[in-house]
Amino acid sequence: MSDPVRSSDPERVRAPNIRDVARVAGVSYQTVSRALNDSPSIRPETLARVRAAIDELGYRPNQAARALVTSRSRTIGVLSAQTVHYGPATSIQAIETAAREAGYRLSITNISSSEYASIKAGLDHLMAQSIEALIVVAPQVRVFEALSDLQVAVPFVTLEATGLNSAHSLWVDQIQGARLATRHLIDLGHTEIMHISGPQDWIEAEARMQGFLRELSDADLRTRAPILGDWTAHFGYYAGLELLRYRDFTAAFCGNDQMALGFLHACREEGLSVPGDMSIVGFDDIPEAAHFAPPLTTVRQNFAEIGRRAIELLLGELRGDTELSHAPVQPELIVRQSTARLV
Amino acid sequence: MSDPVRSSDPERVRAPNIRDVARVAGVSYQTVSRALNDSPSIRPETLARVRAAIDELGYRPNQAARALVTSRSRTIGVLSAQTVHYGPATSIQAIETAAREAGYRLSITNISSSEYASIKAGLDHLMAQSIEALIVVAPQVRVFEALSDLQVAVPFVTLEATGLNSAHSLWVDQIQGARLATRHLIDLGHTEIMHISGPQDWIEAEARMQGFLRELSDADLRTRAPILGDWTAHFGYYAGLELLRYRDFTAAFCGNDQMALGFLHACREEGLSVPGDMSIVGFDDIPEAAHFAPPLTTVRQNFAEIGRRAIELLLGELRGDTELSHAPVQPELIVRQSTARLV
DNA sequence: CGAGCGGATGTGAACGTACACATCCGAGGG
DNA sequence: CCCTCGGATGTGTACGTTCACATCCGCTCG
Repeated sequence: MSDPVRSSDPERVRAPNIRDVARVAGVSYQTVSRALNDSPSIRPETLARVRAAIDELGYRPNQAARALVTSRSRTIGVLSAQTVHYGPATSIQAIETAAREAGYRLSITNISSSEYASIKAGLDHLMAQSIEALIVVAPQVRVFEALSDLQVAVPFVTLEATGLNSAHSLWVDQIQGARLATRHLIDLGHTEIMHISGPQDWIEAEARMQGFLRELSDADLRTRAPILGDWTAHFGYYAGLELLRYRDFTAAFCGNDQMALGFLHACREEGLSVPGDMSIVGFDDIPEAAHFAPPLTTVRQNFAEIGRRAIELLLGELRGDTELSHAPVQPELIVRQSTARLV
Repeated sequence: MSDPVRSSDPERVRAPNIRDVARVAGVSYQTVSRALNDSPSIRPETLARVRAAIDELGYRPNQAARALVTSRSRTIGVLSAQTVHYGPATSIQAIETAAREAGYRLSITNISSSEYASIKAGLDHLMAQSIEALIVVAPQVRVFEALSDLQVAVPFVTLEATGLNSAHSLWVDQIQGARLATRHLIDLGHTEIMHISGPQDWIEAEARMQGFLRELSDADLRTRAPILGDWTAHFGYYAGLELLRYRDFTAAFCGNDQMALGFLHACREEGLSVPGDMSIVGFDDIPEAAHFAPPLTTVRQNFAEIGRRAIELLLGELRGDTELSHAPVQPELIVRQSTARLV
């Protein structure tokens, strides 16, 4: 009955506005506005009166009105795929925290598939909210087409690099990470190394594969066609069962930790000892990786760091700052017990 | 130079508004408004002209102006913890999709700790955006205090039940799930069963523990004090190492799959065979659980279903529908290879 | 002692839309 | 043949805020 929101009688209780506050504080509405935007030219005494009135009424500034008059939505859009995965989820969490601290809202949109239509729909939904900036998490190749087709006119950053778009990218150096992983296996004496990759329309998958291939070719080792997976443990498992029918390799570099987990499972079922008979390296260092059987050697990415820096970069750009660092974040090889010297 | 957003000259290119569209279409702005809100009383021919003008100008309705005049933000708030985890992340993804399809935006806020201040800050941030409804994902006990303290005056749903708030809850029956898991172990002949629980200020952890204790007491088995963990694989591992110093139990029910993974790791290190020497049950059925060593027996929850239903429920409430189902979603026991009959 | 100045505060307008109401027009009925 | 009616369209206004400018006051300086 005293519910101010759901009551529907004509005498509906209106939320207090700036003029109500002004009346209570005995000042003009403009003074209240100044108090809200901490203008320098307001007497401390007046400020205190306004603050008291705000508390008394439980006043909250109306963000829609603000956005309308300033034409600034204070919203940052996030276009993401696979938010369920550890990496994107961690980055998004860091993005959210950083954005909130800076007084920005976040609007997150998931794309269900990597098809152009799906990407475009997601982007449309975000643009309709007049976002001030855009972050693309875990981008697919086609995202870039959509970005230029739709003439996205706001500053944006993708959390992966294509090389083509380095001015808009911020990334963990995936190629370097893949090289670290591959070199680790080579250093252990492995020469026949398999790569189970992520889907090829994912930029990260592509980069990891490239790093893998380059390192092999630098070491003059035979390269074999990578298997194209879908990031899931299930895929790693079934691919492993299939691959292990021909035991013509002694090490595998998996595109992420989940696929490595599945592959580990396949090895176990086929009676292969890891790392005795087979060395395995993953990618991401999800928190669970340290507890796999055996604990997984993998490449750690600092997802949170990337998220924070994305916001930093965009806010800088909105402020007009220039020359902010796009330097890639370096990944780190974490050696555990799933890799061993080839005997 | 032709960038309509970042240009800062006085002749700044303004985004087209409803009046611009009206002028091009040769109608009044109100007619454009009608076209946008598909009013019945507009001639098809006129509608077509307006549509053409909209396309020509690349017009997009200004949501801030709409929100201001209708005093409807079309935003649903999500308060969440642990968005990085599979369960909450899956629910949120489903929520986002359902909300978008219904024309709503989502505003997600993470709380970093379960302290009251943190919860209140998150809730404040959401309320400041004049959200129309609220979903609390993975709620802590203190959320309810905050909800009533802040007099949250919008429809809300928590994705877990306390029993106290069933009118605002939508949940997987955690107690039932925990009973299923515990009964499974009892049926296998185990009588000394350990429980590694989640943090006690989490409603889900509390519910799972209750289910565990009730099932034990129904079977007239000795209950032992559960270990209070933090959901992580690390905790499961270290707790396992500690607990296994006294091998006075033959089965463990872990509060989630991650802790089960860590416990599995500890068993392996202590030379215990699972399920030979120790049976283990997890909770959640994360996609990786099927590939643990051994594949984990666990309780599956339909996180996506819960997310979808949350939106359905709230939109119904906003529409004024009544009597929508709050019936709990039933969890399902998935028996894999981490449990066996006690010999 | 008055002009000028600057800090504090007030007034008018604008942002882009939807709602309430007014107007217009042609068709149909008395 | 005029009146009425209803569908289609137009006009005024309000939503809550900020920006640009106006005003007021007391003080300093020449």
